[in-house]
Amino acid sequence: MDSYAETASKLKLMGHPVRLQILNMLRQGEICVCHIETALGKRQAYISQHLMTLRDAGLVSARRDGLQVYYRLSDALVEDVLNLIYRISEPPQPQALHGCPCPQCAIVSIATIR
Amino acid sequence: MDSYAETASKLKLMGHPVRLQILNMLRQGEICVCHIETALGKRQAYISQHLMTLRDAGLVSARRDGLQVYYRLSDALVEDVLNLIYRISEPPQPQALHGCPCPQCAIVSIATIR
DNA sequence: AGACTATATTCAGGTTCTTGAATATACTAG
DNA sequence: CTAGTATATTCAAGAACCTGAATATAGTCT
Repeated sequence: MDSYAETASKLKLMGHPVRLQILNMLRQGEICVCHIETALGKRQAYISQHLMTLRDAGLVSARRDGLQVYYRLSDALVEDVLNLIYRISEPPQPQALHGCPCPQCAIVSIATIR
Repeated sequence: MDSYAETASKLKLMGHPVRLQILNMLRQGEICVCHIETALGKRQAYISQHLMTLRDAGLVSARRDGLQVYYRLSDALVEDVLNLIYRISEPPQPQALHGCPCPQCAIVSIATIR
């Protein structure tokens, strides 16, 4: 009903440093939890809590593949705002991370240490 | 320092229905407090509290002219996000309000009742 | 100065947010 | 079925937010 309330609640959810960074990462496409965890250097449970919040609000959605759960953006407004704020300044290509055990990062993980 | 924290705090402030509506009104230019008060139908003190919050965060700034205080947007990011969300759907022309005592509305105020 | 109008500030309570700790669940491999 | 890995959920205490009530300030007019 109240469009302002609805939009405001989305912006409010975006208005948290960790959630904002997670959402910004998701601009590059599907990412698994361990990847986010590694990139942000926060505890798994903490990341998962924020993902739950975002999921409950419909801002992201999840897909399970074996052990991994992959998250992606699922709200057009949020995606538009992110694209505006981070004008494709960050590379939209998925980035492999050292020490991240997910399939995407497996190779790099061995190549370098820290 | 932390850019995510800074951006997040702006989004968080935008993430309140009353503040979002105030900010959206300010897209049309300078507006006095009584105008906002009339448009939103909220108590003056309540509006003023939110304006104070926005002012403290530097998202709006104020100019005094006699009894009236006029507010305007003063943050580019906020303005950009608002323009994105409300794609010039609302008329950017200042709108006169019935029952609003400010100079801009004086004429209409007499012309129509409700 | 006194009355009036427009706006700002302070205070306080209740509610929601934040985040660490502990624990639970889902899946895979053997 | 057992062990191990990846992710999710529950709980709780402190911090921050929300908002109504009361009061203060700034400016105008006479």
